[in-house]
Amino acid sequence: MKKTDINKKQKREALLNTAFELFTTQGINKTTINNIVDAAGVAKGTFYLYFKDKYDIRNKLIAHKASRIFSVADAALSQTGLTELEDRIIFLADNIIGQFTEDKSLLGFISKNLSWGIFKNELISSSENSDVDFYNIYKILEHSPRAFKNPEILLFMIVELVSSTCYSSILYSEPTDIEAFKPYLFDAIRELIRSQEI
Amino acid sequence: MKKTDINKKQKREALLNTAFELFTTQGINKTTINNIVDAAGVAKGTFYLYFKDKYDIRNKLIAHKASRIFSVADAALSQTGLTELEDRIIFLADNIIGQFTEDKSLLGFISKNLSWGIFKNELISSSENSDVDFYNIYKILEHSPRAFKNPEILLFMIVELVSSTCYSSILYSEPTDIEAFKPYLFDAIRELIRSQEI
Amino acid sequence: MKKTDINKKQKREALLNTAFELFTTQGINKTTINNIVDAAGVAKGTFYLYFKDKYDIRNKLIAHKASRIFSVADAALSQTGLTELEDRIIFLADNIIGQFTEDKSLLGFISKNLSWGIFKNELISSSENSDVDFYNIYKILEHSPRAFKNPEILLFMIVELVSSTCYSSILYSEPTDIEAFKPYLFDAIRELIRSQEI
Amino acid sequence: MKKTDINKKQKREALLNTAFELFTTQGINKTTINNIVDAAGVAKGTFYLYFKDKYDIRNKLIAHKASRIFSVADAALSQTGLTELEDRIIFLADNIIGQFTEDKSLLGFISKNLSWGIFKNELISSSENSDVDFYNIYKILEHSPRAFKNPEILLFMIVELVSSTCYSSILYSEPTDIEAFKPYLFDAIRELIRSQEI
DNA sequence: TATGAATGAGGGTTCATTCAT
DNA sequence: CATGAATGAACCCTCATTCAT
Repeated sequence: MKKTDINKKQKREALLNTAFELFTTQGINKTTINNIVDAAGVAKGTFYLYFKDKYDIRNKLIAHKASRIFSVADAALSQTGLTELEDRIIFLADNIIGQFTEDKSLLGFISKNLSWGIFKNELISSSENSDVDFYNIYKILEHSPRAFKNPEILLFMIVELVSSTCYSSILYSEPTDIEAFKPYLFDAIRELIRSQEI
Repeated sequence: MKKTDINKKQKREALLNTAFELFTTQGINKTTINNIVDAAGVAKGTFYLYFKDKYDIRNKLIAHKASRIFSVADAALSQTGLTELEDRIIFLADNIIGQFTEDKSLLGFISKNLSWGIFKNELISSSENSDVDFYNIYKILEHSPRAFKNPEILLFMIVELVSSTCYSSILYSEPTDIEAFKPYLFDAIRELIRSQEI
Repeated sequence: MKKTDINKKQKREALLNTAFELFTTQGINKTTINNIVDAAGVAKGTFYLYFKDKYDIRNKLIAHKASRIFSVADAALSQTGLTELEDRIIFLADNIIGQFTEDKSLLGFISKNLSWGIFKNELISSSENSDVDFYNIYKILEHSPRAFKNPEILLFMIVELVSSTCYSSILYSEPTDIEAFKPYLFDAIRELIRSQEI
Repeated sequence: MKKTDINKKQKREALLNTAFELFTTQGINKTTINNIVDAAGVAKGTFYLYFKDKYDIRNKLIAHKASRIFSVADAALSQTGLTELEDRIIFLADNIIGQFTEDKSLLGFISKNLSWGIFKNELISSSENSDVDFYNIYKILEHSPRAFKNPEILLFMIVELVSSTCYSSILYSEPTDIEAFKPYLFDAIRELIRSQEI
């Protein structure tokens, strides 16, 4: 790779990191392009060489951060010897919850954006995009020996239930803090899975 | 009531309606105070007689619209002869889903705002605020002859599951349209309730 | 006086007092008509029944406050048995300085407005305006047995020297506090008077 | 210097000149940023690249204009062979009065702002700020062979007497025009100096 | 590629003034 | 006389975007 190419990558990287930092600390609406380029130490015009506008960089950040989370969770799963479907799914949920608990600003940022829309998009584009490991997760359900009425809907409900409840529980401890909530949630997930089994 | 008071109420009403219309069609960020007052046919300064800023009117709209939805659902429930807990909860969910299906812009607006934060707040303040009927819903669980490990957490999970999945299903038919999704959802709710029963 | 007339006078009085309070605490520029009427407890429109605008009420306040100061000083002078011209003038200066030291906000308000312009205006209109006692002060010079090249210019220089230096000394203790400054000032005044004697 | 830097300097200069023109003709309160940028032929946002707000540009103008006046007077003094203290001070006063008489709008602008506060500030910062020549004036008193009770207070009284009386005399010919007033003023200054001599 | 000065539309907000009650 | 809701022009300021360098 040429020296200029390395430089380019660094600039882009700096903008992404700075934008994430600012988005999570002061919110997207209150973050200006000025803030981003100042903190990143590049000129204003440079921003527009890499991103269309503020929402472009936000979307790229969400996709990037979300896929990293799944990637990490999936890598951890493969280290375990878990074979049981329910155990595997709950391990993933627990791992992802753990990541969000560690980094609450990340949760606030992708918050409810990590819903089915993005999930599905990434799942579809996973073949072309080496970043993403959603597909592995999807395969867990499909390749399980157990049969489900509709694996996609089951996955959908689990993802939505987990992301939606954890948002409230981790960030605001409502209706209870995440550690107290986990047993209820994991019970519910197991029950959900069984309810959809044929 | 004096004539001027009626006039005031009308102005406020006009601003609320117009703001809702604009928020739901072009989003809050892209809606300006100018847009609102122009469409409402009042002077710019008049806006500030009734609301502090754009976010003040938004919050008042969310609370108002959300409480109406529960109110309608609760009224419909009392018309039925349903006694079984699961049936009553599913009736409420179905009714609310119906309202959102009828008025998708409303769903987009209060969207994921209708989550536990507001739900809980309203529930707490319901005694002083005649607008709100959340409390009735909460009582359904508490006064049921069946006993649950933690009624609040159970309600929390149901509300989050319903609001989160329906958002995607109604607005984007993802992963499937709402009518096809309902049976899965209602099954899941019944299972959730049972899983939390002592 | 009729009851309504008393009420009118009270409203006007309330507006004047409130305006003075606000002008001296937050400055004229930052004081709004709204502030004034709110604090005075009258309706907005009422302000315009008594004053043309913010600057009208300010001018009326300056004239009123300034004439009171001279009036007080002159009354105090007549209580003394002082006959010597220099003593009488310095007594007046001292008394006025004392009043300003007691009420610094008053000094800040009429501040450098208490200059020759207003002084002269009031002096001229003193015959028709029972409020004002400038004329008495002027007479001190004219009716003194000593003769001066130009009594008006002498008075002018004294007034300007006193008002200008005391502003700085009382409010900011620059270049020194008022008590330390007084001896220098009074010396200077005596010298000034002598220098203008024929 | 780069071309863009020259351009920047020109823009700043244009804004300062335009602002001064407008401040002196219509007053600061009635001058808007819009007025300034329109007259200067730059965009509104450009103003904020160079100045924080209206009061920032005003302060910069006062300091700049005031220091120029002293600078000019001091330069003229050094051209004369005057050695006598009183002569030197009166030369300075006369020169400054001359400048204000030539440019009455300038007097109206810095008007009574040219009082001890700014005078002292500038005097203190004169060592670091090559713009200002107040210090030279101060040295005149300190390095004179004659001794004074308190040179600073003496200077203070002279500055206040001159600035305060000339304001009225030059701008309003009150109580008389400046030419007629000068002899009285200069007499008074000489007497003031002598009165403070030990 | 990278810069950053310049732009100017349009944002939110204020507030003196009016006028129907 | 007194009110205060309504007005809307004008304010200050921001900031995404452009473009000459």
